Amino acid sequence: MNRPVTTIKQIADAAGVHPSTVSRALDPKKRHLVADDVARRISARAEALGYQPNRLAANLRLGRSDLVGVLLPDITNPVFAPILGGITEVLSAEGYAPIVADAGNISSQQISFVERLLSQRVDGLILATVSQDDELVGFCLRRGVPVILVNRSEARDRVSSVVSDDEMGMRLAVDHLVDIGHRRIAHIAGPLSTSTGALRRDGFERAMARHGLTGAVREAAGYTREGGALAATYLVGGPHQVTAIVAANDLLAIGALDALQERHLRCPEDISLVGHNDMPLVDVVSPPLTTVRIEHREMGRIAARMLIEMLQSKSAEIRHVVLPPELVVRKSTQPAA
Amino acid sequence: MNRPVTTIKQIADAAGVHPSTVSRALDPKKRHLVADDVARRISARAEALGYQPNRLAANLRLGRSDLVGVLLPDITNPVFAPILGGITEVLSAEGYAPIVADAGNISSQQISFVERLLSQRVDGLILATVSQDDELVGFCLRRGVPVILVNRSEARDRVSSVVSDDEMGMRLAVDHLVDIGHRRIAHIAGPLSTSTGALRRDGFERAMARHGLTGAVREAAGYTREGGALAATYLVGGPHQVTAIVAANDLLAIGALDALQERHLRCPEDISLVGHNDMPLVDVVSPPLTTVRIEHREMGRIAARMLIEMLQSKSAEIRHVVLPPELVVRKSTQPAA
DNA sequence: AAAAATAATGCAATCGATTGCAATCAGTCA
DNA sequence: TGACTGATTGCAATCGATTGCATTATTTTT
Repeated sequence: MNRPVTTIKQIADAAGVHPSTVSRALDPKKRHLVADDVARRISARAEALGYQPNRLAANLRLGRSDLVGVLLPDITNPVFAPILGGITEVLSAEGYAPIVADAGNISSQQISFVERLLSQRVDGLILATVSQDDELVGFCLRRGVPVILVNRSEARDRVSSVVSDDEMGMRLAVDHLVDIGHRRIAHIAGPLSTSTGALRRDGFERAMARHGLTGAVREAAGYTREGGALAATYLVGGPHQVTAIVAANDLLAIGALDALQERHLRCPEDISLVGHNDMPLVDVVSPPLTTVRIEHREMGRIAARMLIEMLQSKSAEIRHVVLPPELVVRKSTQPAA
Repeated sequence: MNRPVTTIKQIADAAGVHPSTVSRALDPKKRHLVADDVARRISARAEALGYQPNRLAANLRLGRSDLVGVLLPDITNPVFAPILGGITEVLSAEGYAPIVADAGNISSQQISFVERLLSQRVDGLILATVSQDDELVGFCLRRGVPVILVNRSEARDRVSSVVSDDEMGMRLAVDHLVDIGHRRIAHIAGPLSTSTGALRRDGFERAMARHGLTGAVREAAGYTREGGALAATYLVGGPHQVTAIVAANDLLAIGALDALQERHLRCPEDISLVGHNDMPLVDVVSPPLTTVRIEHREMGRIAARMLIEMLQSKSAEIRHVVLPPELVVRKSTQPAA
């Protein structure tokens, strides 16, 4: 900082009133307490002097910061841009500023980020980072920090969340493949320590069972393209003779495409492939990816709205919003031979 | 906020010392001013009470905020995730928290965002939003706000920036196409109000002139997929008989692919295509995109480092870092027929 | 005109951390 | 033991905005 900025005292001097009157005149909710001519004089001086309120000072007094921490596991994973877009849209509209932390997946590191955020006295946190039994969530709960989970949830019902319907999503994918004749369907699971990994794996198995089928499952090390490639390599190299793969997200599916290409297998002629999320550009990959669409931007908006409601109502009520998925059939799936 | 949090006074009471001694003991730079046994007693009490410094209070006193504003024109444009990743990485490592604003391209809206950030007393700003003669930059300069431009620069030499070598990038693209026999090469320009739009257009024309060629140019309305599609439709529908297109960025190129497909033109057989940026996933689009790679994450890191240096040295020296581009040949270009 | 009611304004304290300087303490030396 | 010096600690003010309550001014009522 260290820039000369105008204070309320300077405006008070210029307008010939007390600083408290300036404060009241410039606050829309207190404006009525000041005489019209005085308030006008104050506003004019404030504008002439380029007054910009110091939210640090006001918030110190008010016991708030108007800041919200947003933790992402990997900022460059394309699924997070629309989520973050929805979050920042709603927070900004309500007067909050989002501090973004690219927090990775290691809890000690995440906790370190959150400690920094707590020093800044963030009003609340939106976590996209959680595992099934999350240490960071425990840390936040112990400190009474308002928290909303987005995209992933915890196995325990400790905090509110907004997620997609993982079971329904997997059912859409499996049903689609079964409908076009596939029976030997495998699943690339995301990390089972995350709700999306575990629930989609469960959903896959449940959907398969509904058709009296079982399918091979391989957990990827992370929600990465490389993780998808390794898992796909395992699945197509095994005894399963799979004709189709359902991936837990689009990045895993792209990795699977890499692996198929490396083994000179064609998609969808040799192996059909379904992703999850409908992240940007999967419609122009080769082949255009059949996937399960989640409205991520809306997910981000809902998360931000839930946090704001929580802050304004002081309510501790725990809620879960589950977004419906939608199957988007493109060219990565075709009838089984 | 409104959560019971431990203050320095509580620690002072628990340790039987004055609050100022607590403050000194907990600050690594002042620790030597406190007796060892006293400091240890204070640290123990602070840890037992879960003390978390209130940076709002400290920063009010210090005249800083440890916050940095980062303005993006469109958070969902894939080029910005790696830039933002690099920015947040370096800022976090140096104790700053990045407030992210998805600020769009309208200056009045951007200024509104920045006013909010100035109220939060951000220590500086990193702007990825600028046009050639940017109103927001003027606004910041008038207020003495430290600013670094990233990805785009201004025509005027008012503030430091880190950008890519647009002229070299276009030269790589044009030379590659000319080398494989193309002579009728067109250019989809980004918005000419932005430095990337204008400099890449200029670079295109200069590179063409080096080969004694001229090329058709069409400006896209925005750096969007739709903008690219419209411009490509114009260029391939015109009298130019183009055999190749150089797009000002990858999103424009993807849009051009959409347009080609709609007109039943094949890429690269009918029209070769070169993008710019090498954003994530262009290697798996159909066809894998030939493009000019920019190290965006490094760009973000450099921008953050530059801002931090500016803040720590109080230097007003204006610097420009220009990153070298690299041609990445994939399958969207082939020899002219 | 005086009293009562209402409106407007100023005062002083608060929020929590930091720090220059004064006061006190501890150690050393003559 | 007293004087001197350096170390340690406490005091009081600061940062800038907010607000409960007291004071003052203005308006309304009797």
